Amino acid sequence: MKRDSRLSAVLHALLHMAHHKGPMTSEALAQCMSTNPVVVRRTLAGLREMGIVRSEKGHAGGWVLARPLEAITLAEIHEALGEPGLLAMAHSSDNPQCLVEQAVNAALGDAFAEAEALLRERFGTVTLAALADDFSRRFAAHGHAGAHNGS
Amino acid sequence: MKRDSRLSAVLHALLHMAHHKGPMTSEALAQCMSTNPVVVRRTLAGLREMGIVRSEKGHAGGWVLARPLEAITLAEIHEALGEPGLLAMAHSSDNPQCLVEQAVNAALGDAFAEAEALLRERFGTVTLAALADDFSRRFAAHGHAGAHNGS
DNA sequence: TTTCATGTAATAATAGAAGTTACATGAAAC
DNA sequence: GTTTCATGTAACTTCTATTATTACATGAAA
Repeated sequence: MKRDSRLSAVLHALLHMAHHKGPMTSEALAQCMSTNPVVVRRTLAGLREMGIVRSEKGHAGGWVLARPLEAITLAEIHEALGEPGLLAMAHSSDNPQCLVEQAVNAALGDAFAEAEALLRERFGTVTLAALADDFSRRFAAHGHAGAHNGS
Repeated sequence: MKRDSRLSAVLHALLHMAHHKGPMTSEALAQCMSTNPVVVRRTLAGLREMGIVRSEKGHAGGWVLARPLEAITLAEIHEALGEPGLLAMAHSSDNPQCLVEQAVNAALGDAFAEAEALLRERFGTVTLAALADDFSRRFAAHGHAGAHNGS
């Protein structure tokens, strides 16, 4: 099962923006996330709609954070990505007539709902500021040279 | 992100086996799970290696449960399927040199690890017998006619 | 010895995400 | 104003992982 890496990719991009004076182009962000500028624009479009980032066209254009780091939670970012399912397994089928299926769904559904709720709760409490602080700590601990290789 | 439905499909198949006198063929199970006999054999091969089911060749051959329902947990079934990842999102990247990435991984990793632990714990306590009981209750509540449509 | 069922390798089809191309839009620089 | 730079977005291609299918070997019972 292939896992969705958009959330961590976006976090990566947002932290770069936070540490960057002035707008960053899709091109530059694409290099950070080792992907393609169009993909970056597509992904960040969702965040823009939620007022997390802003974009400007033309000369000196690009992407900037639209709010302070303290005011951005993982939950919002997840929502901006279209709330992709958090769990890798299907737990509700499209065949509710079958009682066997119903029993299976009920049993799995409870466990899955709990796990999802836990993740949502965590996502709601973690802000980008917390991530940035963590980064600063690591940066201080390991020294500055070669600490970031552009990925 | 496409979700893995093998777990619920297998549970569906095992409950059918439990309610069936004598072995069930891959063909019959494939119809239940609306898939293909070879896929059924491939999937159940893992369960057979763990002693959850047995298979017999030739006339009157097919698949039977190798243990009582009380002695089969969701955790074992999950393991028999190769322990597919439970979460849909990637939380640890293959680029640990980047400190930004590290901070992101650390933040997400904690939340994800907790959710996974919760699911594993639940999987360990739910037996097939519990699922079968739930099915019986539904069956009794809705009456027998047309209760199961072969899916 | 025929029939039925599994065991398994090899290949094809599918679906979903990601990447790419192409061009329109708009803002600043010259 | 027109050139340059950057985003906005649609259309299309590639990539990749899963699932489905085909083909044939193995083994057990009728």
